[in-house]
Amino acid sequence: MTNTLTETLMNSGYGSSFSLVLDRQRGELVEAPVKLERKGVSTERTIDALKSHSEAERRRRARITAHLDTLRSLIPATTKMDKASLLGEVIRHLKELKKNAGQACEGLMIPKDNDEISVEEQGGLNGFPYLIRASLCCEYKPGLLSDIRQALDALHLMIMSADIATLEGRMKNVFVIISCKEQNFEDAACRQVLTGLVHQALRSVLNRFSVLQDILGTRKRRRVSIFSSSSSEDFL
Amino acid sequence: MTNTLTETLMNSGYGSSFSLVLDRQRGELVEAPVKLERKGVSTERTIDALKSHSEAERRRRARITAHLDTLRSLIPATTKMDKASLLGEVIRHLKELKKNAGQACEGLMIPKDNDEISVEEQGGLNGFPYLIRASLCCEYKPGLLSDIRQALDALHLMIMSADIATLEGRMKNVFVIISCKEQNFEDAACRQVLTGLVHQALRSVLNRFSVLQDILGTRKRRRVSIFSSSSSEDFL
DNA sequence: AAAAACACGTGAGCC
DNA sequence: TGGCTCACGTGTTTT
Repeated sequence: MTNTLTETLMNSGYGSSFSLVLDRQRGELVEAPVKLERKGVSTERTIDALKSHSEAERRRRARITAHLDTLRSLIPATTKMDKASLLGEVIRHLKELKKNAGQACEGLMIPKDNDEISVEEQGGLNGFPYLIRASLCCEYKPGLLSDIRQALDALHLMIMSADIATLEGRMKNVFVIISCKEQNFEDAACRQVLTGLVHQALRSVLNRFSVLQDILGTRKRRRVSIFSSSSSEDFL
Repeated sequence: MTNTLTETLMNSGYGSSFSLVLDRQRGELVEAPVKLERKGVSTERTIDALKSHSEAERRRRARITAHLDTLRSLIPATTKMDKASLLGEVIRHLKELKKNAGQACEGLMIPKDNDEISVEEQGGLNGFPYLIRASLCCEYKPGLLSDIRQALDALHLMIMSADIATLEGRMKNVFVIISCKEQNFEDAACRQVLTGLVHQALRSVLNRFSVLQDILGTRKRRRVSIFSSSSSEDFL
């Protein structure tokens, strides 16, 4: 594109000087109603308006293509790629990143200040008959996970995977749980009972830990935290 | 926009029927060189070409705007937003997500099959004098974290934060550790000694666990894993 | 009134 | 040659 401004202007709109217009429905050329009825407006005004209009439009296009170029630089292997295809790739990457961010944020967000237990069904994916997704946010408690595992054993459940994030003495865990026994999971009521049991089990483990922690706290004045551990109180 | 196709066609290109063109350099209207010198080509051919051309262009535009709409649906608060601004928001979100994905993947990747201990200095951020980043990948061992904390206590070190990911009986931990004592961390040799000590401490904790696990394993034939736990072997 | 945003048809250039 | 993508200027609509 080495056209000068003048060249571009001189070259544009030739086809329309036929005073003919394509009627798509009839498939033929028809006379265009020549709109010279601009009697009142002065020619200079028209020129200025036209000029500023096309210039504004040019600026708008420049803005858009600049952003498009930025996107090209952001997404790999999109140089020399079609404008539409580029946008398609942008969409693909955006969805991909959002998916990753979603599972990263959902499972591993910073633990909140308030305690939280949530248990919900997870649609039977990958041929697994029935999965439960349990989330737990509480004070940091070493050994909590093994206690939870034992509690779930009693329900004939297995922890398939666990994501654990800890920060400033608090922890957030997200488990994916599967049933060990053959059961009728088509029944919604049955499923609801199971999730209720899981919730109850997690709650009881948490309570047990809290009681234990209270005892230790009153007896030894020890605060369970990875920040200020027992022996490190001697220093700093 | 309630124009029919025909109306749109009839309305477009009126201005060009003046046979005048704006010469931007001279700032005035000049006669457009009427390009009727298409003597050889038949009118039908021209019509067909023009028709297919504009139709193709229309399809291309439709493709692009469709992608743009998809982007609008993907990114919040972009309805009724300018096309250029929309692309700007897309760029912003893309950068944001890429940044998050980067830091999420760095510390919390899926645990590998081979055991790994890595200890490295972490540039003194946030005004903290000296930080150590320790990464540990091994079999899943409940209670490992508290043992590590105790071992680090002996070195007068504190775990500031821990990211833990577990999958299929294996775990990967990433710790950020800080010194409790005032020390000369300007000296590179001193720092290297410290990281070495941390590495050694982690190794010893890991070995201790392995030995314990071996004893339990030979005596009770129990496999420590969140997949097949002791009591769940009775079912399934 | 006036500026911004959009869809349109068209000429140029590139396989 | 045809099929395509792109930038352009323009008419229309919206603000």
